[in-house]
Amino acid sequence: MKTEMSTALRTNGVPPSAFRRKLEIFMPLSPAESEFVAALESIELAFPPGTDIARDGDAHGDVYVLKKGWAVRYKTLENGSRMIVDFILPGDFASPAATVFTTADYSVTTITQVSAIRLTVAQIVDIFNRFPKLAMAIGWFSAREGACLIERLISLGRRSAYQRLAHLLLELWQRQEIVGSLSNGRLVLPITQLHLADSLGLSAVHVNRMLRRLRKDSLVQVRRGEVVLADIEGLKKIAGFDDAYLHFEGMPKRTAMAYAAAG
Amino acid sequence: MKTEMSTALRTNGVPPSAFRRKLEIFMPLSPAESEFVAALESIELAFPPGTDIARDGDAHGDVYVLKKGWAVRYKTLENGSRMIVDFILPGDFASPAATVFTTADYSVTTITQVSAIRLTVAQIVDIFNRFPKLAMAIGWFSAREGACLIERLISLGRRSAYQRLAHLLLELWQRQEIVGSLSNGRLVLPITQLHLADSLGLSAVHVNRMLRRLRKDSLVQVRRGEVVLADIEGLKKIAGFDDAYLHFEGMPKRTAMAYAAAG
DNA sequence: CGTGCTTTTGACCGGTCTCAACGCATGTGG
DNA sequence: CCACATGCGTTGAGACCGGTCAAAAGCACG
Repeated sequence: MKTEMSTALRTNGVPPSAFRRKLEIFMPLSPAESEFVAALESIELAFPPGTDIARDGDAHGDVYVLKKGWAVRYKTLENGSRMIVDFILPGDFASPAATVFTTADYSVTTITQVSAIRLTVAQIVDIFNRFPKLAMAIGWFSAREGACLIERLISLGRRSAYQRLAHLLLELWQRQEIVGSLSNGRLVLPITQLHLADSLGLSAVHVNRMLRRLRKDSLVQVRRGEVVLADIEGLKKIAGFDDAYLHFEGMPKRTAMAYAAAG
Repeated sequence: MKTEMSTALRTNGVPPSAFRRKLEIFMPLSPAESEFVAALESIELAFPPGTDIARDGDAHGDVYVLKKGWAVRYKTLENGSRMIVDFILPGDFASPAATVFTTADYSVTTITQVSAIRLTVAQIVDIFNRFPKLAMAIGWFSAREGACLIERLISLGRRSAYQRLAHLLLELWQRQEIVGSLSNGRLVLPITQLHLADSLGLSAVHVNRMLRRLRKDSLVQVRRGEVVLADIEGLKKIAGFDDAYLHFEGMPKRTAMAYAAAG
């Protein structure tokens, strides 16, 4: 059995990283782009659980893209309460703004063991100078993240605790699926109920109650470190969940056409 | 009295637009970039109040940058409630994601009379291909918007209604100041209390009560269509407001150095 | 001077928080 | 193998923030 030349070139025999897989959802990579991305991915770092990758108020470091594991972006307020802004999954940027902002206005911590690709600012600048299409892909990453923030904002502003929790579970499940981490309704959740609470703007106690209610309504099953979404359609209906906002899709036709016209 | 040559070149005698002013906060424009931006700004459109610039679920149109007036980005849920995601002020993009997403997942409506610059997708692609530094500036715009979303998220998740309102007023005031609309504590607010409520995840009734409380505590004075922030320090203290997240600042040194190194 | 949108006010209700306690697993050191 | 500490999940009681409903008053605009 012969290996396809192009595949061998692209992947070097190993499955593509979450980062590459996401890039290829947005656009096909030219050989030059593909090679460049491979070079970017050559530096890989490992972080134990509970490591701070970035700290609120500090100068931004390099840019990291998660390869494996979970991290959270969060901020602690003066009164001591914590708000988790987003969960960072494989293929996500840890601090997308590091290239354009001088200081970080949130912290990033690993929850599990994490491995990540490191991109230097010089490499990002290089992308913008030499691979404008990849630069636009980075814009796409950032827009997707913004879309998630907007949807979270809608949850906190206009959905009940019960709905919010269902919505978050569905989102995390979908985002894991995009990146190829299993599943069919089986959601790996290496986080505590306090994480969920701080992300949903609720108390841990209330998250617990809502989780039990979801269980009682046979919408989910909760196990150690994982949740099984037993009735996905039911959850979607309750949460008003529509996965369109995740924009798990390619470059718009008219943008691709503009590129084609520009040559 | 002689006009400076460079200034005359940059502005053609008229004050720079909010868009250009913001760009120049991030980085100095080269003559070529400056000329290109001038060309971008040549097409200007006018929208009466209450016009939909984009609609939830529709295919994205062109990209608009506000020149004058106010608009809101919002979404209406199944249950009929509305969530305002952000206010769009002069110099802001109306739908930043239009180049990378096919369909919009929110609507944009003008509140006041609005004039806006229209950028076609082809022009954006042109920016990425020919002016990589401007492309990064667009990345900065988008990151700033993300930072505002994050701060709003923190408000909704972990701040009381009273704090949230104070925080929003301070943000709107600062954002107006950045763009050069006056002020010294005098905040032009062409919006209703219902707008504030839908933006803060509150009911209009409760916004009214909190506004009155702010007034009673001599922190603000409310007039028709404007709010005077009478005690800015007091408001900041209550809201836990720190303007760092607005990133009203230039390109980070190390990014500029990477550009210098690349030539 | 109606008409319609805002703002204002009051009474009541309910979702979510806080505080507090207890159970349960896991890990650690003696 | 036991004693203990620690962290997380679970449960209950009471308090409070903010929502809902309703009605009136103020203000623009035709």
